Amino acid sequence: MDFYKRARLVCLAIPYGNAATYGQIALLSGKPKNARQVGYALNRGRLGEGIPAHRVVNARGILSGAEAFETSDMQKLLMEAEGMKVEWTPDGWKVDLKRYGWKNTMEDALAFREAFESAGI
DNA sequence: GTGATGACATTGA
DNA sequence: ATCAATGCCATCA
Repeated sequence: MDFYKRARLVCLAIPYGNAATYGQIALLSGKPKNARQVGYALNRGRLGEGIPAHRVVNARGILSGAEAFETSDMQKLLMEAEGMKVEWTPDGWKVDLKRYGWKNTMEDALAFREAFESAGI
């Protein structure tokens, strides 16, 4: 399914020091309703190698905590290494999306659409 | 084919 | 603010 090819490109485009949500990735990939599939794909390493999966969090900024990393605190450490403040909440580790959230412009979305088309996906 | 599952999101009380 | 209910859809058994 080319959705995953698209999702891969989107993930690779998440800026250093920023965090993106599953829904955001799904949206930019052209499938607004596939947020769950994004999570599934990342969990199974379906997007291939070299994906900055630690920059992907849910809509509330919670680090989902699934053990797709070496250790449970790996994601937190990676994010802190990129300058993001990660704080503990009753639900788990969390980042402030107000500050670190990946802000997409409409131009970004259009640029992706073009990139997909020229890549034949 | 059916039905369950899930790194999710949105809405309404 | 929190919580439950609902929608969602690609996988997988």
